[in-house]
Amino acid sequence: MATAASNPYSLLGSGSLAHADGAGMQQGSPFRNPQKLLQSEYLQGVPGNGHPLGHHWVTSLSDGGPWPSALAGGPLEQPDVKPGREDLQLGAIIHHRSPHVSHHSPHANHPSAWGASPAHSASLAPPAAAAAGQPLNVYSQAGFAVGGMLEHGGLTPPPAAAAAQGLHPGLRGEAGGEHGELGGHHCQDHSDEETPTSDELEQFAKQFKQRRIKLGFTQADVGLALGTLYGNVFSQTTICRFEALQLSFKNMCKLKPLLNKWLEEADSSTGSPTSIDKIAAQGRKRKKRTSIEVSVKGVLETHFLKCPKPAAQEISSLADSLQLEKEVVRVWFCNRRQKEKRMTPPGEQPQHEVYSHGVKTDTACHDL
DNA sequence: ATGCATGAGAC
DNA sequence: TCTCATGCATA
Repeated sequence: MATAASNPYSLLGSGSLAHADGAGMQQGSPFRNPQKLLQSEYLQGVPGNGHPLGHHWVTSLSDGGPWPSALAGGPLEQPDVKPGREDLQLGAIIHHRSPHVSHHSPHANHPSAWGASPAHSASLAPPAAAAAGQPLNVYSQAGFAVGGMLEHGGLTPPPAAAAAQGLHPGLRGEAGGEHGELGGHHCQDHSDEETPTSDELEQFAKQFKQRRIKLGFTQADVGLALGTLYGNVFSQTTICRFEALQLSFKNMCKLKPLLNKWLEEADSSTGSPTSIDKIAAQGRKRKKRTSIEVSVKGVLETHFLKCPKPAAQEISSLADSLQLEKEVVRVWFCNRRQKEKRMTPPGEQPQHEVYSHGVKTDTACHDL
């Protein structure tokens, strides 16, 4: 939904991804890790509500887009501490890829189908971007408007290139989210038409990252390349989250075919030069990111555990006591909830022992 | 790599 | 007003 639509400034009108050739990679993840509870954030408590399942994303099964099952763990996530980076989006620069890229992965990705097509895709705004030269005053982020689609050969190899922007006629929309295969999860492995399993996605993400690195591309490069290839540009953030399995199951399913395609292109054209150009995004004035103090976050987290969905009034008083804007608090809760639903993060943090509070899911929670 | 933010669409 | 997909800005 908000997908492409969000940036009216650019893109073509494709909002949907349709493509069907996906790959069925080998899958079968052997692992399944115990669990390492480590809630990196503040406390970890349980999802609190009444989800018997306990896992974050599992929760969504009932209502959103849940991951079928297991994942393995890897690195965990440390809250904020991490080393800095270098590349990233700054690069309106050129990306150079190593000429010698050798792809030695025995396993290639085969085309596969993906299963879930997002029912929503976005409709997009007309290519108004053209003039986007000067942001007026308000939020105008004309950004890469045209850029995304220009002709720059970028990393994206010639063949195939852009073009796929048709809608997928038969999108089925959910990736299992509503099929209710809860807890038990079901089988179905045909990576051809059905929704990939979480194992498959996990495998793919891993493989993807590995190859991407070998080929010498940054996450940002990939995001841009997707724009060239399909008209849907993605940010470094999204690619990063995909690799880290931090997107919702449904979202992962949606992106997988695109990334898979990119992978094929990328390694088939190893060595192609590529020029490039990225258009620097123009600033779209956003609200300055508010930095919430750790202590305050702790309070919010505490409240979240008690009540993930506070009522407006509660948000108000909370905001008031914390001296934050109500909107900030509201958004914080939204993001926090969303975070719960993501796919298992590398570290797999779900398992909190479910010590239920008494709080029921979303029914209003009172008491502060 | 992740926190806070935006916006479309679903309730 | 929430959810969801997504991304700018930042640590």
